[in-house]
Amino acid sequence: MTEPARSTSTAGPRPMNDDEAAAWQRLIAVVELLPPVLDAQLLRDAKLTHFEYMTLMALASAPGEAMRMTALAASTNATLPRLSHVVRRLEERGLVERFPCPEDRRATNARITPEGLALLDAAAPGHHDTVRSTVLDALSAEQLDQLYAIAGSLLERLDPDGRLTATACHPAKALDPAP
Amino acid sequence: MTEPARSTSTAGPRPMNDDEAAAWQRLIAVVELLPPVLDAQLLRDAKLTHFEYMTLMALASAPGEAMRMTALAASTNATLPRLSHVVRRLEERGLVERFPCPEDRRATNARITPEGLALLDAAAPGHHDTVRSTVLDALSAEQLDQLYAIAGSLLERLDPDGRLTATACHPAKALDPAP
DNA sequence: CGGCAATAGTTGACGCAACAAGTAAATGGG
DNA sequence: CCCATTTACTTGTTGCGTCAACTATTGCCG
Repeated sequence: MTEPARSTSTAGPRPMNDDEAAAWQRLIAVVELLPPVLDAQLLRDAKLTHFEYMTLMALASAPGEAMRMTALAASTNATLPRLSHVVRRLEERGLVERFPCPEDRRATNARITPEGLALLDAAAPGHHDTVRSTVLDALSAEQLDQLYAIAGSLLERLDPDGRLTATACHPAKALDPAP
Repeated sequence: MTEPARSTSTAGPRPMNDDEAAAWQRLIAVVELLPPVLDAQLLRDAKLTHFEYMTLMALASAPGEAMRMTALAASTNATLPRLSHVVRRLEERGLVERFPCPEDRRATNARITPEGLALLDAAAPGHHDTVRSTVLDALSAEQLDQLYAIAGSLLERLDPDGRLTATACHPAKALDPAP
């Protein structure tokens, strides 16, 4: 019996039991392995990283197909410097364009171009195929619901403001089934 | 094109229904948000990335507290060049040491030093605390089981050889099913 | 036993993300 | 109305991971 030193100092709770350690280990493995799979397919087929794909998707689904840099950064979980570099590279490829925000001259708007939309259309089927074959097809309908709930619980802590989950679908309503 | 055309892979199986899209979106959010949280805590408290932490943990739990580079790379999901760089940096900090493998003079063994073990001991409580507060405490016992099963299903596709999940727990049983 | 392919690992160059500092415009207080 | 502060974004530097190339050793096959 390892006596958990739940003394006064760091309040360190026991070093995980077997169930917890096993689930944690698997979660870490998924978190390490999934992004490279997504990047590899998108880079191969559309010369886009998954982050660039998400950025273009966010723009494509925005009203006017344009967003302010800060809003785009929030919805893609990027720092502003990171987004600035990414958008510059996308602009150099003609996939987005930047123009000053008329209402606030400090701000910059990014808009997806027809070429960007075309690339997105071309990339979407292959990406969906990858998502299906690596994730969705591996889960039962029940597990899909469970995953939704589990990830929701985790995001309450990882993303309390719901920046990542809210904007991409509906601007206003988030999670509450409130009337 | 490289896809074995067992189904109409280019014909794009429907673009995900709402349930699938919602679960996928949340999974992506977790996958994006979790690693930075782990890295931030470990970098702050032990000047270690989460990958370096896993590397040291793998060594600490290996017989003789040493492993060959290739085996270590497999169990941490690293390419050999990446691991080589990481181990060099850890060696410069005195946390591991490298020595030639006596049996195969091409090979290099990495061993964790007492300093490395001490750092691991010092870092573990804080790390466990982070894992608890960001993940484990957010889930019910039932959800933990579900997560274990879901991640297991995904890993069958992401990691068919079980490289990431196998070694850390059971040292021996890798290739041979019982005689 | 000579030679050629395969294996194990290291090294250097390039790309991307994080951090820090800088610019420019909007706010706010005296 | 002016100057300080905050906000919005860009730019340069550093560090890490990947890719490609290289060295060294082993194993194989005639």
